[in-house]
Amino acid sequence: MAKRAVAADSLSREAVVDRALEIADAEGLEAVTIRRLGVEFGVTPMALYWHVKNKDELLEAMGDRILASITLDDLDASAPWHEQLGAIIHKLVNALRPHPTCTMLAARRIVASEAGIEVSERAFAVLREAGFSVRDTASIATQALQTAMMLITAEPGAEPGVTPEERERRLAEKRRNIERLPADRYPRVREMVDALLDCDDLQEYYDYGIAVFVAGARTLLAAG
Amino acid sequence: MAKRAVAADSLSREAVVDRALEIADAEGLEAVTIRRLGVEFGVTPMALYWHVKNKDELLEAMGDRILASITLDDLDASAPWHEQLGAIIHKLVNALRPHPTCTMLAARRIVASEAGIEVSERAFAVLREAGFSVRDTASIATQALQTAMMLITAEPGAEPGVTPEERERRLAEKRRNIERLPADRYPRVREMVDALLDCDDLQEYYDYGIAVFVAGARTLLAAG
DNA sequence: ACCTGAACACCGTTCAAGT
DNA sequence: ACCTGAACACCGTTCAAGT
Repeated sequence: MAKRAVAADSLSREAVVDRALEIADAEGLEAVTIRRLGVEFGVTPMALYWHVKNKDELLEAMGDRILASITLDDLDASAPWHEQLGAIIHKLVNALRPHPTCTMLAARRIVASEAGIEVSERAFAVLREAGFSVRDTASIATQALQTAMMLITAEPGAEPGVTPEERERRLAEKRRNIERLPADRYPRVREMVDALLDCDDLQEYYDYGIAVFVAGARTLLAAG
Repeated sequence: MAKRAVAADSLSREAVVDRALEIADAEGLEAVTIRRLGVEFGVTPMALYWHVKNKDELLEAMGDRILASITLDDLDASAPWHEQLGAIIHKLVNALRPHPTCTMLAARRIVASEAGIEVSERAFAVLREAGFSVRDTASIATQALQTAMMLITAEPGAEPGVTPEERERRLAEKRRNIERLPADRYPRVREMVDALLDCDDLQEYYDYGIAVFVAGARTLLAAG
């Protein structure tokens, strides 16, 4: 018999982090446990400790892995600074979208991991060369990167780490709750219900969100 | 002997949520457990289940409590819409700041709890009357409220739910990590180190962050 | 170098029973 | 109405031991 497919995910740090991300994507971050990973790899829980120091380190590695998927070399360094800033935020958004339940893990590693520092350096450079002070660059850059995270977690109708049926159930419940509200006290919330629970064009949602932030940064620079 | 002070925090849903918030503020959200609360009140863990359905419901109640601390009646309805929007974000920021480890709990309840809906309604009304479409109002408003949350979690030098000594230790470690970076590859990150790890004026930090967002919203409205 | 067995100190939660 | 006792099915983690 030839080498089994299983051999491909034999135990290794790489494979553990991969599997942990898959579990988080499918069932949510709370489904990621050392013991569960043991079962997945057909191994006792303690075997995992050979490959990761402890669970915290595993979570850090998951965040690092997401940030490491970002490539920056195709950024256009000759574009206007605000376009470059928008492009960086877009990169981050695209890296995070496949792993919405792990947004916080990536956020915590943005000035800690190698890949995160790379992104930060780029954002800082763009803003400094645009003319922002050190202090304002720090503010705008962290806010920019966190805006990417925020757009993911606030995505309308997203119920990450949950089966499609469960997602439908939760959205229907939210809708019922909103529609139960008295129309005289909460006319606007009721008017918003569709826009809040469902998004027909996610690309537009992200573009708009990023545009708001970038426009704000431009105004503040102009205002000095 | 008169009534003991202890009587004030005899077991009740109110008292449980209060104590849970105090524990989270002092030691982080992961220190909040049913069993720990049992110890705090001198009672078996199971006693808690009379007052809250389960731990999830407790976490929801904590988020609701934070949002409920916001008062909206002193908002100036005659001010320009962008000032009103900024004021709402400020209200949210001020409500969250005492409980930085619980930001996510409040975020999850913003369109679920009574108090959260109240804030949302106000934000929606301001934006609709300013002339934003339903879709754009939904985008801007959620982004506005999430921006408040984001500013809290991204606060420079904040290490919430940790003793002052532990905070110093962590910040020193972050500083060492950044200063170890090669100066030729990461000049900007190294230049930023003080601004990233420490903030001499938090009020300015929040004002600036909110100003960026509000300015962006104004530009997008003008651009149609 | 890599994994297991046994054990420890934790979790949240149910359910029948007490007062 | 409010709380306890006993029990269950989970966690993460250590450490000595196996191959």
